Amino acid sequence: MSRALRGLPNVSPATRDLVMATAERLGYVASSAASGLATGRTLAMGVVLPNVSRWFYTTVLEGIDAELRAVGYDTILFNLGLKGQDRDRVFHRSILRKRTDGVIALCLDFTPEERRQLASLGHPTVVVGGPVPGLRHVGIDEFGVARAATEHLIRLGHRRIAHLGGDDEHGLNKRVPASRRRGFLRAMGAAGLDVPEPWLASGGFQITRGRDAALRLLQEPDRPTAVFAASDEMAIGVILAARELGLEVPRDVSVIGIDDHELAEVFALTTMAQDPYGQGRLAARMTLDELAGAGGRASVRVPTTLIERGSTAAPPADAREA
Amino acid sequence: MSRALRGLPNVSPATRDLVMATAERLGYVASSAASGLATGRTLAMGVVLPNVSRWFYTTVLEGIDAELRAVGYDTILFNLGLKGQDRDRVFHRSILRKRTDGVIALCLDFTPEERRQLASLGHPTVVVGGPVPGLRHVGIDEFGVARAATEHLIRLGHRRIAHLGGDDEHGLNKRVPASRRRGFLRAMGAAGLDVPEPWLASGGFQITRGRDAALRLLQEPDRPTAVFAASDEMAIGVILAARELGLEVPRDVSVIGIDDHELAEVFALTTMAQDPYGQGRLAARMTLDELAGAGGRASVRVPTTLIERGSTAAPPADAREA
DNA sequence: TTGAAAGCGTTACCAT
DNA sequence: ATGGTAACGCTTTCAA
Repeated sequence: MSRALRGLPNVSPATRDLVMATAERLGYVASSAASGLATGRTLAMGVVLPNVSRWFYTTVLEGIDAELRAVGYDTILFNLGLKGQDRDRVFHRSILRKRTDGVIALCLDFTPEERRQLASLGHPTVVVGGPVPGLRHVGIDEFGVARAATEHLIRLGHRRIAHLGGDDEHGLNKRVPASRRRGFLRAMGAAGLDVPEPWLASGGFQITRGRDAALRLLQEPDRPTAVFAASDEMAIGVILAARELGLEVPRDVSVIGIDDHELAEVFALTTMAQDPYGQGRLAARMTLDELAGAGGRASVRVPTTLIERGSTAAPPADAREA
Repeated sequence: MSRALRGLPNVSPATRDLVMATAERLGYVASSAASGLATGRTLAMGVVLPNVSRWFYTTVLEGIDAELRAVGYDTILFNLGLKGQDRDRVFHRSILRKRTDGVIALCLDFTPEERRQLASLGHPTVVVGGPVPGLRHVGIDEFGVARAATEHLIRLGHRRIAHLGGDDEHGLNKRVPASRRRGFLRAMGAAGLDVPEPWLASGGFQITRGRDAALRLLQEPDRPTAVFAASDEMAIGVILAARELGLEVPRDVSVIGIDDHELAEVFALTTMAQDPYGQGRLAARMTLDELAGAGGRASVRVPTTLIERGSTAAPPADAREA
């Protein structure tokens, strides 16, 4: 009997024990489809993301899943795929099929149509890492974190600073790379520093592409003395490129990133730490709370901290005159 | 009407169009719980894995999901969690709840009890990356790939070779690191080469831990001239450690790994390539095929290839005499 | 405290 | 080609 298994009241201890024991012996476990139909609760949450290959997404995912798992919720992956070809089909066939009680979306940009569809589902939706109009959101101050990183370099005495940013990838939230670039430019502008056009490079948030871009940047005769990369992965790419060119970090070039990636310590990378795992947990908690009727908490902006390791220092004396 | 929406025969074109149009206008999408109840098909597959943080798992997952997505299947994450505390609960509450039509398990070791439970579910189960008795399996020849990697080093003239392997992590498939170690030892033995005890180090399949272990290994006065790491991540850790110690790869020390990790190229890492993405796709396909009644195909052993990049070379002349 | 019955939203089968 | 209806396996409500 259902009441006994689920620990509801009004069941005698004897009956409960009997039922439990029998269920155990038979290996009985309630079917989720049937109970979902009856209760309207699936005990599953959907996570919409562009891929499970990049550190940020998997780390957030790990946080979401940990929080959900702890309360008996399952995580369903709505991977839109890198090329985004299946995007429509994923939306219709999966997300809208009421397979989940709520949705957490990572760094995505939704079309008005998609937003309408999500809303029509009428279940809690939270966005992580890049605000979407009309949806609750947990993330960092993208503009501020970039400005702070840049100011750190300026404070050290750098004047020739390049920025390695992300691309506008189709379907991904364009606000993130854009806000970081604006934060960088604002800090530079406030310090009266110029940024030559080629010093606004882009590295797609990846180590390899960051390295490629840095290889170009650091081979110029008048190379920058510091690089602000919009993610640690790209910053690591810069460090790798510098080494390949025989440059020493931070003696010849300073590098700062954003994230506090798991490899940041190995590379002694100075970075603006954010906490994607925690953001994932928080987003899951917000979704669960809203589901429990706790009236949607507002969006949350989580803090970032400067972690100084060994990749930033004052520029070489000769560069300081320049 | 259900028939029209699903494109079944015996529906007039006119009726179909009408139904489709109306559904579209109302934003109607069939509920998965109800249709799952009625058909016994959930159109979802479960993926059991230890975490979504390591490259191998996420790459396999990406492959699985791509294949499933293409046929309208959803992927449900059964993340056992690094510490494995929720393992039992995940098993009971999620996997056994008949939320999926099949299960794909990654690199896990199952207790006899867990295997019994999986079997009792009576739905297709495929294992990737480490055989489990009684379950169909896709993976590489773990023993052979390690032997081949080691033989490559021996062929180059190395005689002092260390092995950086994985740990026995609780709940993870112990056969993988064990087979690779045996493959290494077999190759060494066949060449009449000795392996001092401390040269069988362990780096937990991670860059950082691989680096730590290599730091110890390469600081010995009589250090090895080559290291065979059981994964590219650890091999990259070795390269990083070597650089920190002022050693040049491959001049001072050769390094070979297993995987063909996305960073292998950046580090010019010679490696035994496997294809986790392809393995994921294949595992998904096998599960789908079995579901379609195609009578479980047998286990599949996928090939590996030696990719020579720049991290292996003949040992220095003075070492060759030793 | 327990048993019985209705209903959840589909699909599949059987009439029509 | 179409409409009606039982059945899927659970939860919930109501009666006993």
